[in-house]
Amino acid sequence: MRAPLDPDMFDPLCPSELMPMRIGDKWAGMVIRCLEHGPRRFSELRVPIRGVTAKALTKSLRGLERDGLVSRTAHTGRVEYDLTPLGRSLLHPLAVMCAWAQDHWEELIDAREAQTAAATA
Amino acid sequence: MRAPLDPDMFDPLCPSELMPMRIGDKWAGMVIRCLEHGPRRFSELRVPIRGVTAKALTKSLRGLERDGLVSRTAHTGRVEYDLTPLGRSLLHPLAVMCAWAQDHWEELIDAREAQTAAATA
DNA sequence: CAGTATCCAGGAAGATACTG
DNA sequence: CAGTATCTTCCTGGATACTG
Repeated sequence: MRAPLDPDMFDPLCPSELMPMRIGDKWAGMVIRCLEHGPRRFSELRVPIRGVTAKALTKSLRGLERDGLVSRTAHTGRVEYDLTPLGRSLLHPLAVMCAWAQDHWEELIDAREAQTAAATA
Repeated sequence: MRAPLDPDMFDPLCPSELMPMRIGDKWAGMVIRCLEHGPRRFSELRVPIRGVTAKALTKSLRGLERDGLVSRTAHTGRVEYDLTPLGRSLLHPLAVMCAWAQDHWEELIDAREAQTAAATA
């Protein structure tokens, strides 16, 4: 819960850009994973979700709020984001997606390379 | 296999626009479902996938091809698209996503309405 | 039939600067 | 700290017309 988020939890070595499945917008899946073990503050989220601007993260969070997946609570002097029960119910589909990615990542990469090779030839 | 695709299989009553999960781009999930029971031709796909322009469908198909999820075969005088084994392996995650949507659709709609009401007030 | 070509409008997202 | 405001660029995607 209170452990800080690992700055490398979305290391570029796991290039989610290539993922053919997605939850919400570009950042929403990462936000959900960050909230998996308890509430987090805005600037906490910015650490592992590298390269996200305040604007983009705000928009993603607003979208998740609008869909009832994430709650925003303003305490005195700080703001916390947390998963709602509905958001938490997404963890299972998300896990299935991640499992698929692990199982088929090689094939995915190979297919892309074959395609690139064919295009170059 | 040979049965024509139901033109209403993606009826607006199932507004996939609201779906917070997605496979590939805007149309890819629908393409995959269309190919579930066997190969289809370009213009067959355009029937249930309403409102897709040739350009958008082409782009979606090219993306799926590039990722090795769909194969394109030019027979004499016709072109057929089919799922590859890799593409077929996506059917399970896709089913999980659809099951989630069925289970939580009400909550999702309610959350949106509550949000809209709050914004209006 | 199965696309390609061209034009255009709207949204996504980065950079940067600023605020209660 | 938790954003908002502005500007700009990129990209998506729709409309339309055309082609082998």
